[in-house]
Amino acid sequence: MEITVGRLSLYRRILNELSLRKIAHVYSHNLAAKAGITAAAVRRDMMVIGFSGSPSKGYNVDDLVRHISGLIDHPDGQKIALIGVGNLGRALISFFHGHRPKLTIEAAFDIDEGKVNRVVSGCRAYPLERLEAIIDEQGITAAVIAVPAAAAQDIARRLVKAGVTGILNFAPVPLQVPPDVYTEDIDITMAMEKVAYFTRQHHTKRGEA
Amino acid sequence: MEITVGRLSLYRRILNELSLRKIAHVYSHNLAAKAGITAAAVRRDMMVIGFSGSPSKGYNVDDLVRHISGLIDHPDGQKIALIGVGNLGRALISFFHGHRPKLTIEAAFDIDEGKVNRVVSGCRAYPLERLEAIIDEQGITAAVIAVPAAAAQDIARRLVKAGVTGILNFAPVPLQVPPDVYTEDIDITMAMEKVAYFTRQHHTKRGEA
DNA sequence: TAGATTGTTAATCGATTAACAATC
DNA sequence: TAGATTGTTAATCGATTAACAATC
Repeated sequence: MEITVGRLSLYRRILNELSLRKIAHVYSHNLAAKAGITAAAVRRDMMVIGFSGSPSKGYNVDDLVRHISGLIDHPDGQKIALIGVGNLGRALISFFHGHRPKLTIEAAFDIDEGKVNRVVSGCRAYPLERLEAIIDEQGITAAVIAVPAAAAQDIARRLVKAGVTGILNFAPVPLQVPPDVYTEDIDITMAMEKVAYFTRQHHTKRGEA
Repeated sequence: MEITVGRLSLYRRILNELSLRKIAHVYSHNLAAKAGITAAAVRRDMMVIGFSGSPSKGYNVDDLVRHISGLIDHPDGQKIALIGVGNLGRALISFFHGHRPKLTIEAAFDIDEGKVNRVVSGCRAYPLERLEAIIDEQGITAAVIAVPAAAAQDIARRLVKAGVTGILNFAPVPLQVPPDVYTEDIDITMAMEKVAYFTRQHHTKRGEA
């Protein structure tokens, strides 16, 4: 199940798009082509999540969306804190605003006085001192780190201490966190350097998220 | 070699940090701990790239930085175009500005008149119509897509037609490109949904870039 | 020398793919 | 029915890890 979660998120997005276009059913090879993987992998994922299709019609789009949502969305929704209200932080806030109802950036934090105590795309920005208090008050369990590299590790430490158990890290440093805290690193420099390298090789391999 | 490129980029960043701290040598297990992998994997990577250490001192930090740079940097530098000068685009421009001398965002493009014909963190922003002309003039080979999902596929098509062979895609849609074009997707929604999911499981697995 | 680390092969692990009987 | 697709097992593939002789 672990490895599948990322793909489920991708499937759901593709399926939502199909649903909007009033497409009721999809075959494994259709979904595979759109997701950039093989039909066998799609069928295996369906098996893993216990979802069945029909050999004549394929998979029901809306049912599958609901099935995936039941697995990956928290029924009551989850609140996220964002640390660092720079360009990247603001991009993330506006990107998530109204995007995934079950997953909301509930509070943003910054060390810069000029960026706080106001509302950015529907999200309240607070001074960094209030991090622990607001995480606790609001019952926030996950956080996004969008601060400079030098500040990231200390923010991570504070987040973990305040009870956060999942971190999405955009700072270009691998975070040191206890083993029970899940971290996902989005390393933009690495991604860019990979692209630069493979641009020079005429390579065929497609990247993944 | 393919899989290693991402890790080489990470190693180099860690090594640069060590170099600044005047640390001349590093053992595989030191580097492994900082990179979040095993010592065996580090030694294997060193073998793959043909770099030797000494059993008494470990690997020479500065030599290794140079060795990695020789492999992954283009000797003459590479120019990158960025499409979409929103919050995310601006974050990327300022992040890369002066960051990697061999890898520069040379030109930015946007459809919005208000965002173009000016300089953002040292990068000139042009109207989208001039995309093909400037890619050609400047000899740009790679591009970053930071536009809304709906516009991404058409931008990708134009980039490929203009001769770009590597794309870093931040739009939440898998791009359809010819097999000789390398694409790397950074899927923020997927990453966030993974974090949200694994935050609920008390899972130990650490994510990767 | 004794002790630790490197370099490298072999074993392990896990994910992806191929194949095909069951199904519509 | 004939034809295509699903569901699932077995085979393949590739990357990671363990192990250990060679080395400093």
